[in-house]
Amino acid sequence: MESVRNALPAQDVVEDLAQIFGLLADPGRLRLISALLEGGEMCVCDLAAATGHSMSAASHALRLLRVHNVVKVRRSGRQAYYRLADSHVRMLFDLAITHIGHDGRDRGDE
Amino acid sequence: MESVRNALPAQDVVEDLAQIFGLLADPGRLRLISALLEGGEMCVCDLAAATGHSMSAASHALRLLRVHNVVKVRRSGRQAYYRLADSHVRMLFDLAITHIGHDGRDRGDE
DNA sequence: CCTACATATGAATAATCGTGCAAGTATTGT
DNA sequence: ACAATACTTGCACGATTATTCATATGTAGG
Repeated sequence: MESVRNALPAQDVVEDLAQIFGLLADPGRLRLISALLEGGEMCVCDLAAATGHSMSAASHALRLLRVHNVVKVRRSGRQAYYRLADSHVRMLFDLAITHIGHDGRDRGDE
Repeated sequence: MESVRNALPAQDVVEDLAQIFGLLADPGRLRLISALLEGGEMCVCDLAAATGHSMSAASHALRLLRVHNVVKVRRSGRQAYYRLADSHVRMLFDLAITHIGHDGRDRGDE
């Protein structure tokens, strides 16, 4: 199984991957993201209202997403308008929903 | 933004999604998964060796993946052979790598 | 039956993560 | 200049999570 070990992605690639998935591993951020998938571009207070976050929580969450290039901001006056940065997230999102849909009742163990 | 709120996925869908992404949000489990993507079917001790886990850590991790239908086991004698349960994971994996590849150095904020 | 081996599991500890609160910055309106 | 609005940020705290150690289960061989 030497060969397999050598074929593994580099340490830092794996860590980046984990980080991306980690960003999507929270229901709150996921609601934020799906609101943006729906709404296109929204300001923080509307996002907070739509997703049930406090402003603070929404801002914290958006910052994380922003730092990791999942969303982008456009600032205008005193509001900040957020949008998704690219389409990968939508694909990940949809793919994961498909996985759930599978409802893989597969019995067998545990 | 009423309309957006109503278009959000149901609470439990979002939670399931978060859980799936959560499973992929750990470098250790990701190494396990990519070893399986490479190796096809492997026993726990080879997986542990290939990914740098202790046997115990590998077993814990595999159990998580197993419970959530990401991997399946086949037991033969005293070993347990694990394989990926379906192809969604591979797609999520590849899609996320594409996202990284983007290397979206996009400056702007933070 | 007894020992060795492969894996699984539980409990405990340590690290990480999300949220609220309070204070800070920037922008608009009076 | 002052107050109000929209958002951001640091900190502290509770909750979740990963890892290790010790023990358990199950199988194979002597």
